[in-house]
Amino acid sequence: MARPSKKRVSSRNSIGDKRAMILRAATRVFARNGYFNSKVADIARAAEVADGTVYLYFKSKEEILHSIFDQNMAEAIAAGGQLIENLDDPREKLRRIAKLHLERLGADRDLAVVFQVELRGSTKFMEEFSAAGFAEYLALLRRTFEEGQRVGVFRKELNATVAAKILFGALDEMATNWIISKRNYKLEPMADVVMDVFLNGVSA
Amino acid sequence: MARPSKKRVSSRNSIGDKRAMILRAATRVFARNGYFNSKVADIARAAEVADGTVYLYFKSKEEILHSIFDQNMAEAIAAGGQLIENLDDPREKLRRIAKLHLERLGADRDLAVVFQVELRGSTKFMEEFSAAGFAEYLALLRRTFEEGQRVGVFRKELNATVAAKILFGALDEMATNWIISKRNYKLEPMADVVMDVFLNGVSA
DNA sequence: CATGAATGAATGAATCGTCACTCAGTGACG
DNA sequence: CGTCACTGAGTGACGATTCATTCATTCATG
Repeated sequence: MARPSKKRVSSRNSIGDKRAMILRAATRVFARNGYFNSKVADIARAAEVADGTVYLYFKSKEEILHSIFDQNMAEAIAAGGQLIENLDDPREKLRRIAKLHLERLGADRDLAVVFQVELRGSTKFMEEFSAAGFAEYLALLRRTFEEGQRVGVFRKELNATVAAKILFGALDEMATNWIISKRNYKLEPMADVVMDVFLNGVSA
Repeated sequence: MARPSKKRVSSRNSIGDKRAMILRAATRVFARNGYFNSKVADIARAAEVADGTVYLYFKSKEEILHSIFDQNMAEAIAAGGQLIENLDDPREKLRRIAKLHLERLGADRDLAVVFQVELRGSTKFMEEFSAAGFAEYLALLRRTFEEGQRVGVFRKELNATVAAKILFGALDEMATNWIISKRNYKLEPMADVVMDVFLNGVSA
């Protein structure tokens, strides 16, 4: 049918990254309709491939969602690790992580929606995903906080796990609200306010 | 089939509250399987009524979810309002609200799952619901915070809306983590830690 | 080179199970 | 009897997944 231009598109940008195209398309579709309301056919159309092609790259619709999460979470954690490895002050480390957190989500609204909304939409996903990436991220925050306690900049009587959750929760809420909000503001600067309150609250 | 005892049950406790029974059953079913994986037939079975009966009380499956939210949110906000009306210190007001927040969720794990997980599972729901209840709840936190700024106990340079979000996000994360966690701890005491850090962070 | 056999990526119509919702009926009660 | 709350088998639509088929590409061969 409308196949004349397809070949060119194919050879220009998709040799080998058809999988990535499908992932990008799926992120968009999931973000707009929600995971359960998204048809595989919708994803295929958005990615400009046939329905069946999706199954050459992914075992199931669910695996697509998993892949979106896995890929981005791995990237984020790696980026976070790198970012803080030459820093000394734990407070500064946390500031950087927070900024990166909101920066990444703020840079791609569709991805943010999938992370803040769609991934939360089932206990099953929550448990699977939390086991994988969220837990690791929380652990990064916790370890950094503990380091701060050791160095003496954070109150020693606080439970580091809880402190990590407070920080994560606050950032998470910034992101969720940003998505829902109709107003159009930058997400990443919110990190400063959050860190101001948080660091003030936990400093020795 | 197993209908012998049904009539008695019916007349003992359900005259007029069959609707409530269905809501309670639905909360349990949604919490265990997720909204989209729950069949109306599951809810009916759990409520010990026929599939069709569900439709005598609710227009659709979606309306059941709405009703769960509306009812509980209204109750919570009312309870919160009452709780703080005779208090003066805005810090104490926030402490009480936070405690109530986690107390209510901690008292009913199924309800907590629906609130923390299922209700978040689609942008559509998020927007509808946020317009209604969440926004009102956030507004309650914000107004209380502003009061504290006026009285001079909270730092005046902080944006009250953001402060409210930080507090809400932190509490929300406590609840979400409590649900996911396999360990068995009390949710409500977490409010103290959160408020300790938060109040410390925002106090003038 | 030209040929055509082999490959496997890509297609999209068809399949098949699953549910939300309907409605014709049942029986309890006054 | 009439009413009415309730029942649950049936229906229609939908959508994830499959698979027979197409076709571009590669490459061994003459």
